[in-house]
Amino acid sequence: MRPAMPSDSDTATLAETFRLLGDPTRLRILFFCLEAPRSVGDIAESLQLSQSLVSHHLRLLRGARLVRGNRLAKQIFYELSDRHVSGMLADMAHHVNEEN
Amino acid sequence: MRPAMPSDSDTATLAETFRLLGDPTRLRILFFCLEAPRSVGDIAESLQLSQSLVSHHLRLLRGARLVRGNRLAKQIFYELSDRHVSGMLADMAHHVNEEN
DNA sequence: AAAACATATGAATATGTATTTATATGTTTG
DNA sequence: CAAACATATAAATACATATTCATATGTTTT
Repeated sequence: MRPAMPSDSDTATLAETFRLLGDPTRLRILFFCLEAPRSVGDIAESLQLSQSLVSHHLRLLRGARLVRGNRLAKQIFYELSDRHVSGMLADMAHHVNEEN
Repeated sequence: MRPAMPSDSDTATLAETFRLLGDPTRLRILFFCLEAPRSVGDIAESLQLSQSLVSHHLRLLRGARLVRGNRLAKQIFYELSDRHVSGMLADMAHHVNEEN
């Protein structure tokens, strides 16, 4: 039996994850951190975003445990913390542009 | 080489898809139509939503080609039209609840 | 301990969007 | 062709949220 419909509660949980992935700025941050752990400053500079904006988005991603930060000296390096989401993002990026 | 970061344009496209998946009501509709093609009325009744609301959401999903409708007599049956998204949704539903 | 640095937080604002209510469109059956 | 039916659209509203600007927190150097 392949398609078992998730409960409303599980669906809500998933929707919350997708909602967070659904903002272009956040998604850019995630893809950038998918390649390697990145400091907040690096993210801001590389993606041409204000430090504040990056920090705000990271907070949301942290709150959903999509991302985790490790301090190294002065900087905090963020990386993706959910394997399924990481894999799914890589897969989606790989298949984008395919006409169904 | 596994992780190739998508272009900003592709990232925006993906974000738009995720944004649409990021609403609980829409996601419930999608999971319901993932099991089998469903008429608008069936969706509304089964998920306890107004016909108007269902129609509005279906319009957005149609606009992004995530869903496609086929008319059969009086009713229009909607089904998912993107294989990758369908597979990804099934996979996500399967792995939800796992503590990474 | 003070200064410098990197990151986080708060308030304000502007824009987006989900839902409802009312009505329209279009297909089908009598 | 008219009546009935299923779906779609429009306008209004209430709420969420992305971004900016200003400032705070906390860690690390000197």
